[in-house]
Amino acid sequence: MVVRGLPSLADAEVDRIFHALADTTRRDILDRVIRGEQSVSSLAREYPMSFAAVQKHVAVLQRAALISKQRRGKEQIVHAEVGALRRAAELLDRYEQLWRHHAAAIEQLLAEDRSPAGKKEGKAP
Amino acid sequence: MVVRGLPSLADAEVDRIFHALADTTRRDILDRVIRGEQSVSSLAREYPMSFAAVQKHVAVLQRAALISKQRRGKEQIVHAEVGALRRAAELLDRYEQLWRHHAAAIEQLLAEDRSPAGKKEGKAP
DNA sequence: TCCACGTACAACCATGTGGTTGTACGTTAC
DNA sequence: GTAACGTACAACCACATGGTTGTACGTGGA
Repeated sequence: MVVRGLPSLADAEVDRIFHALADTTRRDILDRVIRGEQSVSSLAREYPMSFAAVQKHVAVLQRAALISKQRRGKEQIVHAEVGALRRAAELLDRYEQLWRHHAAAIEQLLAEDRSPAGKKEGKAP
Repeated sequence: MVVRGLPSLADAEVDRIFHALADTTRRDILDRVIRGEQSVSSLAREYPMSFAAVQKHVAVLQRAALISKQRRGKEQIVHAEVGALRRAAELLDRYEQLWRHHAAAIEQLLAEDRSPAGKKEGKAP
């Protein structure tokens, strides 16, 4: 198991990151806090749902290490943590590279097939 | 709502892509089919779960447009679709750029703050 | 001091998710 | 034709998820 060939992150960690990103509200929260840190309550005011619901979304993002909270007075300030985001992006990039590598190999095989005369042509028996 | 400032993909589409990626088994399936297309049954043999369960995972990946199926004889051949993957990667990259842009702006503000004498210092009234 | 605000957390509910088993349908090999 | 294989799909189950409301706790300002 475990996405062989892509060493980096632990499975559960990746699960948490992508799960956190798989919700429009949470992506929007992330977007907002990247543009500037905000308190949980100021975030909550932006969405048509209860404060508790937004609190849960923030908790999901925090478990994924995409954000962190920091007390300031009576408010809890949310700010973005770019690390997890970067690692997720790197993972996707690696999938893409893998794809390109594979595509190139296929292309090569096809090319060899199309010119059966001159090349190494011999297959193992 | 809607991750303002990041135009591209429809929310539901992004939801589906990240949700599909938020599972170790599904990422592993994706990894395998990127390395070479396989039938659903040959994929199923790789995991300690029923054929039906693997079928469902494949369906989730297909709904996210990360893979597609193609009948070949009695088998259903799964192959990777790099498009959705690329768009997801681009979205993450844009979050990162946004972050860098924001970080740079903050840095700038701090710098201006630290040298209050010489600079443009004047704020709009 | 007291009140209002921001937060935390538990309980609850409907729905979705990941898994199972069972059954039915096509296609290929014999 | 029949058997075997690969697939599709429905029904079911346990549990997670995303939402609600209600209550309790800290903190800061009047």
